[in-house]
Amino acid sequence: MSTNRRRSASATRAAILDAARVRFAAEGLDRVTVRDIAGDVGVDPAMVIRYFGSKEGLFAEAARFDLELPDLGDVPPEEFMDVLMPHFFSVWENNAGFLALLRAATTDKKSAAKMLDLFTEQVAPALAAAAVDRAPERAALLGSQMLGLVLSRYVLGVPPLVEMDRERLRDWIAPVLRHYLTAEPPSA
Amino acid sequence: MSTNRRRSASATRAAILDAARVRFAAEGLDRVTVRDIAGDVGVDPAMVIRYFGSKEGLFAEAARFDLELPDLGDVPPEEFMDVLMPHFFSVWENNAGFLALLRAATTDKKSAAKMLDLFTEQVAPALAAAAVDRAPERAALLGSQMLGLVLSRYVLGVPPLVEMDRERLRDWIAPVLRHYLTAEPPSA
DNA sequence: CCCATAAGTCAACAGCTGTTGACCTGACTG
DNA sequence: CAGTCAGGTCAACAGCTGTTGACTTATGGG
Repeated sequence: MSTNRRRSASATRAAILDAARVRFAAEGLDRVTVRDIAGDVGVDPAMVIRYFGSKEGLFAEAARFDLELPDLGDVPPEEFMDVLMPHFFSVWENNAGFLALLRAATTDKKSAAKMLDLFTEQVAPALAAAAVDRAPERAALLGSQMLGLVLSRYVLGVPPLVEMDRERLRDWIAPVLRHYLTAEPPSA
Repeated sequence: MSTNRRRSASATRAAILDAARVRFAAEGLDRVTVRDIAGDVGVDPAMVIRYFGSKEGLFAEAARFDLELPDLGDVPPEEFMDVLMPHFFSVWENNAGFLALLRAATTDKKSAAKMLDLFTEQVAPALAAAAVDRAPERAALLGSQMLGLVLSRYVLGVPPLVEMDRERLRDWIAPVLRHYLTAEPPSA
């Protein structure tokens, strides 16, 4: 029964950040209060401000993450999807920050801008090696399908998509991604 | 210069509803206040509550709409996309209610449920005539691409998608929709 | 053992929110 | 022309929000 009420500053900071990610991912930026997060950690709301400056600062940190997309330059084209799809699933299902950002991006301009950065600074370059030409256009189209899938499966919970297992989903989606990546673009 | 400050109740109600649709579509459910909407119409916030009961009631009405999807039973399969795509564009670009609902659906559970209803009660049945089998699964996949496109183009504003004209977008997307609608499903 | 200090609490603030009920007012009707 | 009543205003409420500064307490190093 040793009274372990005190912890190190960095541990508390990390606990707040974790709780924030979970909350923001599940309920969205506007519907989560500083008091909610502090409550989850068992700490006074003032600590949140102390460690992160503001709610906005906390969110910015909670929604920051790296897609760590593999370099497709080393991968033979016919294996692109075997590399890409598992990676996407892993990001969506293990990274609360991504869902948090997606939820916020529909109403918060800064989050929307951050989402765009993700595209132009991480997705587009990674796909540039795979796309035959017009990389930004192809990346945007591919991204739209990916975002729509995340939205439908993890945010809205569209039943057929929730029930479908990863393999079947991959088999449905992969030809589409291939299409966006390698198909001849529409005439002129 | 006759003082037309008074209008009919129904005219005021309609004006509030219009302003609400625009605001909700542009800023989302949580970031729009009753005072904002009332201000747009030039009316006291109390009127909003008088005519719609609550903010929630107003939103429910503002986000209610009909997709009016055509019956694909009469259309030969090779013309599906010629019928579907213009219809989708028309809904997205002339119907603020749809954007309002999409923005809200990422955080508001009732809105998410309403979005699901839209799928199961309007999209899936309309596509049932076009899909060879497994209509709900195919409709969900098709819907995910459509939602992703709306999100990317009209909400996030992904540059390549914003700049692309409707025809080119149709040419990119149509094969994908066809794939979801008619392709052999993944093995078992 | 003591005390400086890191870690945390507490109460309060100012602002905004949806919502309410009492009140006002202009126009039509008898 | 008086009075009714639909259409609209007004002030205020209670609750919640992010944020602040002053206070408290445990703990580890001298």
